[in-house]
Amino acid sequence: MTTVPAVEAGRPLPVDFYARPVVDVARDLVGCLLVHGGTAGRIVETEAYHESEPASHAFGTPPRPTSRTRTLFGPPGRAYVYRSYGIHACVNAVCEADGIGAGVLLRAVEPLVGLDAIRARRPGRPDVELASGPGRLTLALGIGLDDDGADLVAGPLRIVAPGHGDPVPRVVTGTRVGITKATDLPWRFVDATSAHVSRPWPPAMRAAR
DNA sequence: CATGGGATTGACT
DNA sequence: GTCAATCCCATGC
Repeated sequence: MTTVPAVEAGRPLPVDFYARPVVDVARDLVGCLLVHGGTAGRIVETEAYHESEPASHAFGTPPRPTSRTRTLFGPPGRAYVYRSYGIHACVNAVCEADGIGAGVLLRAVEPLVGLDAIRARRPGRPDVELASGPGRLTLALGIGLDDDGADLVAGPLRIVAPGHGDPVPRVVTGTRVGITKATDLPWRFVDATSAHVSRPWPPAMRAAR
């Protein structure tokens, strides 16, 4: 595991945390807490995307920001929120240096705080499906396109380091899902101890159960 | 300028 | 298992 600069238990992750290679950040975000409004959940699944590979929204020759991806090329530690399939909102943590298009897609959280509000936003869903997918996650925590560009370090939408007593995730690696290009890169990270992840499970997780 | 395709989900056969 | 919903942008004529 990469040495993570200046992370304090229970405190928001600092900008330096995000200003690192995006794959390292994706792995290290598993187990951290995503907070929005009165609700929060433990991050149990992430994927890394980088402008150098064709599955990224930032991929291009040369890579350039569009109206959609402007935030993705901006400074690290912000939220990049985009519309998926014209319907859903999905949220990334912007990584690496300002000017580089790189982000970690947050694919699933285990709801911990504000369960009543979360269940009200996801009527009829069993608890393990409340936020077990990138579109479900934003619905559950009330994250929308208006949160694009939000400061994850100091804003109302933020990511917090685990506390001393919080469970330590068992991170397993797999290939990213829902894409058709660069499908071989092992850039998906899942907490194998959690039931709140999206499918398909990585082989290492199936083997452990 | 017209068309096609997603970093998805949920309803339905 | 199949399929529609629906926005932004890339591609191609």
